[in-house]
Amino acid sequence: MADPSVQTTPTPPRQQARADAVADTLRRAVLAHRIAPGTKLTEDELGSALGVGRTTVRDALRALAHEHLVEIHRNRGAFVARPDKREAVEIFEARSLLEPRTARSAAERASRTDVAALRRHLAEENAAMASGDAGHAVYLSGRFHVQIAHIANQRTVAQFVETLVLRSSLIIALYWQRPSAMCECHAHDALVDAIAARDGARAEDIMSGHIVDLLSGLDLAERPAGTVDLAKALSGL
Amino acid sequence: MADPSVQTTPTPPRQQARADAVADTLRRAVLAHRIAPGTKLTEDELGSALGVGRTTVRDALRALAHEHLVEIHRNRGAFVARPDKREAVEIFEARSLLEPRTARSAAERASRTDVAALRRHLAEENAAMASGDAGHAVYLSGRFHVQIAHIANQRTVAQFVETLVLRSSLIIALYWQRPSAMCECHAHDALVDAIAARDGARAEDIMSGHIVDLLSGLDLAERPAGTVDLAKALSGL
DNA sequence: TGAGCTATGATTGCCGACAATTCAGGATGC
DNA sequence: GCATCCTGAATTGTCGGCAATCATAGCTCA
Repeated sequence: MADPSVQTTPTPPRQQARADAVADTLRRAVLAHRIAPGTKLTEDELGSALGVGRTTVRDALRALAHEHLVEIHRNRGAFVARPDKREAVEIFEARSLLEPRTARSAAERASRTDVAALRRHLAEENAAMASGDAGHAVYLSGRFHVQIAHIANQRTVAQFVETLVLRSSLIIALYWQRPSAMCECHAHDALVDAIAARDGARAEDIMSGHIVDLLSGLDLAERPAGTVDLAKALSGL
Repeated sequence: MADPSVQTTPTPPRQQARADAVADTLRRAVLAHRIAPGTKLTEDELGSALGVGRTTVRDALRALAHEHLVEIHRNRGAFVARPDKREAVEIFEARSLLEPRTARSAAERASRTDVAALRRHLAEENAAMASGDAGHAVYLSGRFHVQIAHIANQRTVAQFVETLVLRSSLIIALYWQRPSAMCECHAHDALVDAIAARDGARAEDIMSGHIVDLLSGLDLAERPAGTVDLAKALSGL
């Protein structure tokens, strides 16, 4: 069935729905902090910048609004979400409810291939951090948490963790004190070790402390929002 | 039905957007089991049945898909979600991670007005159950859980609980063994008592057992999906 | 001079139409 | 007879346009 030589479909490698592609582009731009929180996202502006119609942009904005990465006010438009101190605390409290016990389950269920995948992921993460790409490092760090939830075989929890991780990334981009020194990599190392040892209790403890550390590493000073040129911010993608 | 030339408010207050109204209508129809799980939701059909355009229906379907009440397959359409056994178990496991400790926080924070509101809600719930309106009773029962999360002052957790409760309602409508005998009302009574007594530990225990009871009250036999006439199913709304 | 009101401009909400894609049925070849 | 291919219909994905709504700027008046 698989025919590597001839592609019967003349369309580019993979015709991904435009709305999803636009949502993905915007998501990365928001998480990489290329668009400042509070920025207004005009449909026409985004559409012309990305070469798609207004309806497509609209769908993407609705999707991101569901993830709380943008806020939509009726008849007023969409704005990049600007999580405040309270929301930041709430998100990490929700994570501390979900993730520690999920890590315990993951440790008790993890197969050899699961552990190997985690180790591979961790290496990639460290490489990104070593190369100085903080944005990508934060992204991979989040995927690590999602991966653990998947190893625990909890899709529903994994989806919650995924949205929480995305919002956490935005919060970290906003309020992180020391962008360069991320102490968390050691926590991830220790987590993988605990999971590899099938030590559920230790994995739960480490995860619990890790989330507390993440929250306590934040600086909750409010920052004013600036305006940026959307076309320029999205040009590199 | 609505004549654009007449000024007599075709829709009650104009403050709610069409898409949200359509989403609400569909949500209630799905939760009340007026539309069987697995049913295809054609955009044109829904649009003409509800008197709105296809774009509006589309937005509503996207919103419901994000709540996992409908599933959208690319280029194939939207279908009413049919949660399987695994998903049911996962959802109640997620609830058992979130809700017990949230109930503890609620008990420790609840004010007198909070307790009074819970008692009012409980009376309404019992009234609905006594009148035999099982669908409304299940809905109110879910709102009770959401209200507790709000008393705990956790908006983020409350939103997760809200979606979990909605999905639980769909699961209950699908798999509940004894539609008439809902033993859970006693659990809710006991919960309010524990919260009123500011007994966090007891509230946590009760909530934990309550969720286990809900799951164990399910019958996991798979049921085939039938086809219904959408226009007729939505006519009463 | 400051506050309140009005008019203008810009942007969203909603709609129908066109093109792209998928699914079903029938025809064809082995 | 069975599998494969082709063709047709139906539905979704996407687009631009029109009306409704909101924010802003200017004007009037105390």
